[in-house]
Parts: sequence; C-alpha cells; structure tokens
Amino acid sequence: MNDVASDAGVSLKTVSRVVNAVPTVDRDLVDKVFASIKKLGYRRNGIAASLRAGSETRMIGLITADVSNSFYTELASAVAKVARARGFQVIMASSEEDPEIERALALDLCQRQVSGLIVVPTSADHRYLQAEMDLGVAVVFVDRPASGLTADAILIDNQGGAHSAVERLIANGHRRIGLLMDSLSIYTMRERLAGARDALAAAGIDDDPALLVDGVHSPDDAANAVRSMLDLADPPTAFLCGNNRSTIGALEEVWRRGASIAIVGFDDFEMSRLLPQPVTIVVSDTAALGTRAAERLFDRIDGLAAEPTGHLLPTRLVDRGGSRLLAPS
Amino acid sequence: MNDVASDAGVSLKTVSRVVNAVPTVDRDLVDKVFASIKKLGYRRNGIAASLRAGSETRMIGLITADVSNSFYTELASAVAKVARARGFQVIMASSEEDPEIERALALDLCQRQVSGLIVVPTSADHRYLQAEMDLGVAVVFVDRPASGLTADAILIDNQGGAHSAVERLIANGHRRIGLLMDSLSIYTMRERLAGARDALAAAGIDDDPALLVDGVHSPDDAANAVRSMLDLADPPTAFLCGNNRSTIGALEEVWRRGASIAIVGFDDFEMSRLLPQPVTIVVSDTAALGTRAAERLFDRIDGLAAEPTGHLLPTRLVDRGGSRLLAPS
DNA sequence: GTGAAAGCGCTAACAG
DNA sequence: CTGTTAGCGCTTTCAC
Repeated sequence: MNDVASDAGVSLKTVSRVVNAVPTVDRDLVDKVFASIKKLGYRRNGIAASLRAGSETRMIGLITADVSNSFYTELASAVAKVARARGFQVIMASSEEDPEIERALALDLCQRQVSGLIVVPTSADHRYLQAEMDLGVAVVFVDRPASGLTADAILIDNQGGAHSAVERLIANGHRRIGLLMDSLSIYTMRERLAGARDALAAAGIDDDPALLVDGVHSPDDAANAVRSMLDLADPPTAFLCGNNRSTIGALEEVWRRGASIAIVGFDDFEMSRLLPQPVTIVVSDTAALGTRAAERLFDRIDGLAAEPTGHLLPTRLVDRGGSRLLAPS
Repeated sequence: MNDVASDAGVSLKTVSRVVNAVPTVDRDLVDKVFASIKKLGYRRNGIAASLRAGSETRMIGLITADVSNSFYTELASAVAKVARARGFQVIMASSEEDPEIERALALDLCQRQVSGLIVVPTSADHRYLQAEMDLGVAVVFVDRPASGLTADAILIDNQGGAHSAVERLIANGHRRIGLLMDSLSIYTMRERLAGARDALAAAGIDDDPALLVDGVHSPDDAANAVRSMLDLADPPTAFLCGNNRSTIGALEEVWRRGASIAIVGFDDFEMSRLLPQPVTIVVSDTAALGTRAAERLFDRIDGLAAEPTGHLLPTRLVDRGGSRLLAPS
C-alpha cells in the first residue's frame, strides 16, 4: 500500500480511501491510484484491515457433528445462504461427535476472531465458551442445547415427534415397537426416547427393555439391532428409528427378511421417496433450523441484548416411499 | 497482552514467548504469566499473530459448485480431514455454478489471506486468479480443470467412465441410448458426452440428436426428459445419466411408467444400494479426489515448485440396487 | 533468559 | 478533498 501510494504520488490514506471506495476522492487521483494498483499488482490485506479494534472479520464458524450426514449438510447450506447475504464467510468444521474436538475447534475459531459461532453441541459442558461469549463472540446452539451455559438454542420438537410417531404405530395396532437409538449421550436421542415412552405409557403398553437398542451409529448397527430383535421370542412388529442412518439400516434388514414390519424414522433423506416400500418419517424443516440459527446469530452480532431463548421447531409425520412398488418390472 | 505483561510484571515479549510455548522461559515467569492470563481473561488474537509478514493464517478455502450435493459433501469431508491433520481450518463456500459468485468468493478468500484454495471451477476463465497465485496463494482445481491458467487439477476419468458405461449397454443389446446431461458448459458433462459418443461410434451406432437432452439440473428435469424421449416414435431402451440427480429423476419416471429400461448413472449416492431395481453406476472414489487435491495443495503450500500437473482418477462400473426387489411384502 | 524498539498492513482521528 | 500521526495485537530483530 505504501508502494502504491508513492508510485501514484499520493498519501497512504488516499490509497486506503480509494480501495474502500470512499466517494469523496478526486476522480484523477482515483484513476492514478488504480493505475498504480494494477501496475504493482497490489492486493488488499483484509486481515490487516480487520485488526483495528472493533472491526469485524466477517466470518462465522459452524461446528456440526458429522459433515457427511445430509441432515447437517442441509443445515449448513441454510446457514451459508444467510451468511452470504450478509457478506460473511462460513468456516465449517466437524466435531465427529467428539467433545474434545468440538472444544478445540471452537476455541481455534474464536482465536481466529470469528464474529459468531453456530454449534451443534457434542460436549456435555460448554462453560469453556463462557469466556469467549463474555469477550463478545456470539454463540447459538442448534439441534441440541448447550449445558452449563445460558445461550440461544434452536431445536426441533423431538419429544413431540417421537410421541406422535409411536401414537400412529399404536393406532395401527402395533403394541411391540422396537426402538433404535444412537448413543443416549446425544440429547436428541434422549428426547426422542422419552417421547416414545410417553406415548407407550399413555396407551398402557409396558416398556420392554429388550425392545430398546442404543448406540446405533451406522446403518449396519441398525441392521444388526433389527436382526436380534426380530429373533426374539416375542418380536416387535414395528420399529422407531432415531435418525436417518438407522432408518436406512433397518429398512435393509427388514427387506432382506421379507418381513412385514412397519418402520417410522427420524430425519428425512434425499431419495426417501424412491423407497420401494412405505416408510413414515418424522420430518423437520432442516433448512429452517439453519436459517433460524443464523438469523439469531446475526441478531446477536448486531447487538441484540435480549435474554437468550430456546426455540422449538415443530415436526410432522410424512409418508414416504411405497408408490414405486407398483412399477418395477 | 500489554495488560498481562504489566500485571505479571514482565515484558510484552515474555508473554508472547509463554503464549507460544517457547521453552527457554523461566518456570516462575511462566507460572506468573499464566496466572495473569487467567485472571484477566486474556485471549490470544490469532489474526494479529498472522499479520507479521510470511506468517500463515492456517486456513484454506474450498469452493464447490453445490453444497447440498453429496458428491461435493464427500469431497469436502475428505479435504477437511487432511486439513485438520495439519492444523488448518477450511472455509467452505459454494458458487452455485455461477462464475460471478465463484470469482467473488475466490477473491474474497484471497483477501482473507488463505494459504491455499481448492476450487471446483464453474467459470470459463480463471485468469483472474493468476495474480493471486503469483502472490503465493496455492490453487488446486478439482473435478474440473481451470481454463486460461496453468494449475494443478485432480480429475476423474469422465470419458473413460462414460465409454465403458455405454459399451456395457451396447453389449447388453441396446442400440437406442438416451443421454441426460446437465449443462454442457460444465466440463464433466462435455467429457461424459464425448466418451458416450465415442463408444456409440465405435459400435457403428448413429448419433441421434433426439436422444440427447442437456441442461438437466434437477431430478424433475430428468424425469421430464425421460418422459419426452420415451414418447418418441423410436424410443430409447436405455439411459445414461450425467450425474446423480438426473439418475434419481430418471429412475422415478421409468418406475412410474413400469417400463423395462436400463439405466446407467454417474456418481454414486448414499442409499443407491437400497434401490428396488438394478442400476449400474459409474463410480469414482470421491474421497480420494478430495484427499488428493488437499495433499497436492499442501505440497504447494509447503513450497513444491514442480510443474502443475493434471491427475486422472479411474472410474469403475458398479451394479447397485435390485436385490431388494425380492423382498418387499 | 529477558527486554526495548521497530514494524506487519491497514484505518480512525484529526489537521490542513 | 487530502495528508499526518498514532495504533490495532502481535512477533521479530538485536541488544542487555
């Protein structure tokens, strides 16, 4: 910038003004400066610009639990859209469901002076973020609430979704319902389980521990769990799957056996409508989840001082698949 | 940092040394400094640290064409893994197949002083990046090559994949093969089309323009294209789909009609194995694509001076789906 | 081992 | 309208 200034025969500050498109600069000087910029191959250093106190880096961080799950991808896509509309970039990172990684990532991003952080929390204790929040980093949690920390959270109605899913199964005559959940250390899984049990209890159905498998991470885990439950003396006639991965695995195993078993899953996935057999899915508006979180984050970045709130988005039951059954030749 | 120094009764530089874990500092001073840091709630400003010339921001940028497509998600996931192993963060952004957005994003990221850039190019002219590369930003293109610029590119063997796909269809007796391609302004689509035509020509089959639809962006576009081709007087008995989206749409339409039509698609997708009818897919190792690109980028960041090269990853034909047909009750 | 001074590239504040 | 001065938070000389 110094070089440009001397080459153009103006002061540093004038170059700065030109680069920042300040309107009150003489046309001639502007042209001269641009000529020197081109000639010298000058590039503005955005990082130095954001160094001056108070200035924003115009970056937000997004920490999800698993980049390759389409649920988080859709979320990220919605966040990115809101950010781009505001001229912010998104640094995306994945905690892989590991609290230590989450912590390291969050602190790293804060060191990089992000203006805000959207986190799908994995850790059981987020007090480590308190200091950062006190220093002015906006933090919004999404899909799961924080613990040990008062912060905004955008969630879906996990209990309600599970409740109505099980209610529907019961209405269809099912009384033995297998429950496939990922690790119960995950908030959403505990909530969904609670909702399911609620509905069972309301119908006067005993909670049989043999019909719950947790720690189901992958489609293969789900297939194994389904297999062992179907081999019980008194097997389930329906399954509730805690997330899209387990839904896929459960479907595979059920079809493999040719068994006539009802399946309700959580979290929609691309192609669910192509499934050859009817599946009911507890659908939430993932894009809205991301949009809400990003909007709340920017409200905070803009200085919103209101008390942090939890926000619950509704779910609904949707019937997917099945129609293609008629077709294949 | 100044405050910490005076609180601890040491110089600025000593604090800097402690924060950066320089070993040659007196234990007592280290403890004192840490105490003051905790007391004052000091946080290191990573951005200021990277301001000094030559210092790296330890960030790379990743620009893909569409965040919500699982193909790019897998790619991104692989890139992120390599980056994390090196302590780099990834800024991810999507060009939405718009050259202008791509350009703006790339320049923005360069202004943010990323050490390198991995780009799935959309634009037809990447000379705008030459200046940045001259200034030391490493750039690697992936999935598609750059134009107007000499740079590393990691690609898959699109022509070869399309060639063997069509060859297989011909071997199975098909002579009328419908081609569904996204916009032919996209490199991969031109290559795949060329490979397909090659195989047709080699078998002495005339290239019928009625059997090509391009500009197929979405599953619905694909379904429409399939519909109109199947309504031809002399309809195709097979389809080659240029990407996973069009494969999905083509499958839908074919099943809807109950038609007995062979389908070969490009790019695998999660759940393809759950499909109720056999589909052949031209599969490439997407994770390897991302890994290779990231590794080459870090080689460049580390100062590798060798001539930029193009790298071609192989594809293979895989049969997916079909097995479930037996099962549904 | 430790510290003082200079400066990274830029911008805010105030003059001129 | 333009230039000068100071300083963001840190690190790097180079003395002590």
